[in-house]
Amino acid sequence: MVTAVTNTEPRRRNRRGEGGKLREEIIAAAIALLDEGGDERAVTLRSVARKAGIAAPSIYAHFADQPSIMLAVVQQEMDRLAAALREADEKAGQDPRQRLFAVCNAYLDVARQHPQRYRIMFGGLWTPSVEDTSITDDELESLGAEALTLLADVLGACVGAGIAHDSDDLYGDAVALWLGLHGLAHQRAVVRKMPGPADVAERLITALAHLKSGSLEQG
Amino acid sequence: MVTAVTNTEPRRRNRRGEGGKLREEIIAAAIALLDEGGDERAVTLRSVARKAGIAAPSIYAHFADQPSIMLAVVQQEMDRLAAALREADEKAGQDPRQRLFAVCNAYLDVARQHPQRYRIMFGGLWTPSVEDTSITDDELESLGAEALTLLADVLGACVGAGIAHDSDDLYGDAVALWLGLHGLAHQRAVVRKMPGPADVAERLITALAHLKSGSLEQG
DNA sequence: GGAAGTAAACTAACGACTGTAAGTCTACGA
DNA sequence: TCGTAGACTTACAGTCGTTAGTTTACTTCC
Repeated sequence: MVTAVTNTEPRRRNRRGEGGKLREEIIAAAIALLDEGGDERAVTLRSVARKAGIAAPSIYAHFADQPSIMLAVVQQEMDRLAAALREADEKAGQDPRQRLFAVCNAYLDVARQHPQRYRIMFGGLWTPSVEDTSITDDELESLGAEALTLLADVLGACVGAGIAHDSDDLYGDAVALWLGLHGLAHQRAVVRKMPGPADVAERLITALAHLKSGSLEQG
Repeated sequence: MVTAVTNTEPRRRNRRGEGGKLREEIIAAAIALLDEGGDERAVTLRSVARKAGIAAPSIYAHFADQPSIMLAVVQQEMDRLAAALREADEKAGQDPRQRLFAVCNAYLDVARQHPQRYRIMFGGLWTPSVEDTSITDDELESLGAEALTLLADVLGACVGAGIAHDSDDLYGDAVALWLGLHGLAHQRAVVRKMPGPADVAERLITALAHLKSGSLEQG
C-alpha cells in the first residue's frame, strides 16, 4: 500500500515512464480522505488533488472523471477484502468450524477496521453514477463472487464434517450467510454504538451456517 | 401523506396559523427528489425549495439547516416503517409463524418499495453531519427500538408455540434476525440485481428465527 | 556533452451550483 | 386600517468539475 501523502514541499515529479505511480498516490489520497473525513462527500476531485499534493487537473491524466476515482478505490478494497478472506481461510487449518469462523470474522474485521471504505464498497454513492462510466453489471457482480464461492466452500466442509445440518442449496446458504454478515458489518460501519449483545456475530454465523447445537465453542 | 408538488403557478400562500403546512410540503418535496433522483446528493436545500415551489431561504423558517431536512425525512420514514410492521402483525392473526413471516416480509416490502428512502434511513450520509445538530445518540437508537421489541415478541411467540427452538436471549436473537433482514433489504436497495436464489428471504428468516424444520410452508 | 522532443506536471479561468444572510414585500385577520 | 405571519428578492463567498494553454525536467539521440 502506498502511504498517504501529507504534502508540504512541492512534490518531486515522477521519472519518465513512472507516471503511473501518481495513479496509486491518487487512490491512496482518496482513501486517506475517506478514512479521516466523515463521509464520501469529502472525497472530491479537488480535495483528492490537495491531499496528493498535485494540481486538480493533473488527475485527468489518470482518471476520466471524479466517479472513476471512487470506482478505483472500491475495486482495490474489494481485492483487499477477498485477499483477507483467503488468508484467514488458509491460516485456519483444516477444521471446518475453525475455517468458518475464521473467514466470517475476517470479513467483519475488515469492515470494522475501515468502516468508511466498507460503506462505499457496498452501497456507496458511487453506484448510481457508475451507470455512465465504464463498469458493467457483470463486473460489479463478480466482485463479490469470489467471496461467495469461498463461503459456499467452507459451508460444504461443515456439512461434510457433520457439524452442520445438510443443505439442498449451498450457494443459497452462502448468500444468506453473507447477507447476515453484511447486515452486521454495515450497521457497525454506520452507527456509533451498535445495540444488542456482544455475541451477535456468533449468533448470526451459527444460525445461518445451520451449525448443529452442542458443538465446541469458538475462541 | 402530502402529495409531491410539481409547481408551475406561483403557489398559494398558506393561511395565518397554517404556516406549519409548508414544513410537510418541504419534507414531501425532499422525499420526491429522493425517490425520483438517483441518490441523496440530489436533495439539496435549493433543489428541495424548487421542488416545493418556494424560494430557498423560505426553508429556514421551518428547518435550521439542510441536514435537518434529511433528519426529518428519516424520522418520518422510521415512523412509517414501524407502523407498517405493527399493521402487518395485527393483520396476521394469532399463528406465530404467520406473524413472524408477516412482520419480516413487511419490513422487506417497505425497503423494496422505496429503496432510496431505506438507504438514508440506515446509513445515509445525514448521519455524520447530525453530530452538530440536535439529535442525540439515544434518540437515534430508540428509533429502531420499537421494531426490535416487536420482533422479540414474535420470536417469543414462536418459541412458546413450540415451532422454534428455545433461546436464552430473545432480544439478542431479534437483533440477529433484524441484522439479517437489514442485510438483505440494504443490498436490494443498492444493487440493481441481487445475486442468489429467490428464496433468500425465507432462508434468512427460518434460520435466524431458529424455526424447527418440517413445519408448514409459508404462502 | 549539448540539443531536442516529450512525458508529467502546472496555472488560470469558466460556468454552475451550493448554503446562508440581509432586507423587503404582501395579503390575511383582527 | 394596520400589524405581522408567511413568504420573497438579492446578494455573497465558497466549492465544485472541467477545459485550455503553459511550463518543467527527464531521456534520448546526434
